[in-house]
Amino acid sequence: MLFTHMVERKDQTQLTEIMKAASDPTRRALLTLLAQHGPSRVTALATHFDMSLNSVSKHIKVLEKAGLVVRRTEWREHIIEVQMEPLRLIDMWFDELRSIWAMRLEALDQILTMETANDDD
Amino acid sequence: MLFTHMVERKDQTQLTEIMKAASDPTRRALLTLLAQHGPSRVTALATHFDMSLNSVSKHIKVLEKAGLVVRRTEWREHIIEVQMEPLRLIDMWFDELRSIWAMRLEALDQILTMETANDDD
DNA sequence: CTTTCATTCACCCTTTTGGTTGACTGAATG
DNA sequence: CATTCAGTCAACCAAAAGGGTGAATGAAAG
Repeated sequence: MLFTHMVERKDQTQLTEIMKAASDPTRRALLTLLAQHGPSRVTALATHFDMSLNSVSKHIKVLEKAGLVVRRTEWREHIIEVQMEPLRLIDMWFDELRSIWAMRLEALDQILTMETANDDD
Repeated sequence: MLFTHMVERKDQTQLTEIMKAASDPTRRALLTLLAQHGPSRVTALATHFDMSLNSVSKHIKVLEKAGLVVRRTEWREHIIEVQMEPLRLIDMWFDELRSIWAMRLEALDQILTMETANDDD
């Protein structure tokens, strides 16, 4: 809690990759589908979208590189499974931002209180 | 908790905008600066980056459109202030995803238990 | 009244992104 | 052995993103 850099500089690249991956609506829909239906084949996922299998395949690769899904290749079939862990990194970044913000407000409050005390002299 | 669509379809566009805005490292750095130092002028923010004032200005506009900062224009000076609320929408989406995922696992568990019961017959 | 200052606006350029189509692979099936 | 099927790879394209520069604006200060 006291560290101002809980989310390390080296994590920033990864964080960017995860957030970029999750910021696309199609990819978020993919994650939702996977959460709902469990591990699924690429083709099965693709049926839900009004776009070519190829495009869906590319979206999956983006999610995979970000660690948001893993792939288990069972011969010609590729089984895709959602991974929740990477989202923690985003959560952590938010928490850090909010805590920095809260700390500043507390410090500000402290100063104001001191000034008020001064006024009493 | 029971609604499968706590984050409404109409929110998806907004969610995308917020996540896209927050997925850029420069913009995240801006948010951190604002959380640390409080409301700041555009020029003051720009000094922290190795890029033109114009580019920083553009990044700020992206954050502003996403609602992650607000601008108070005091004549030639524009005071930028961070807004934490929009992050809640991302939190909510994550929560929803995780709950969908958990629900599927629970249901799966239920089925497995029933099958085990069947085996006992 | 010219200069300065803080910032945006309007273009321009390059890279990335999201999508397409067409060919390739390699097991399984007729 | 030809075909189908699941999926990727490669090339291509349009649009968006991220960066830069050079005006323009408009109050304040000399």
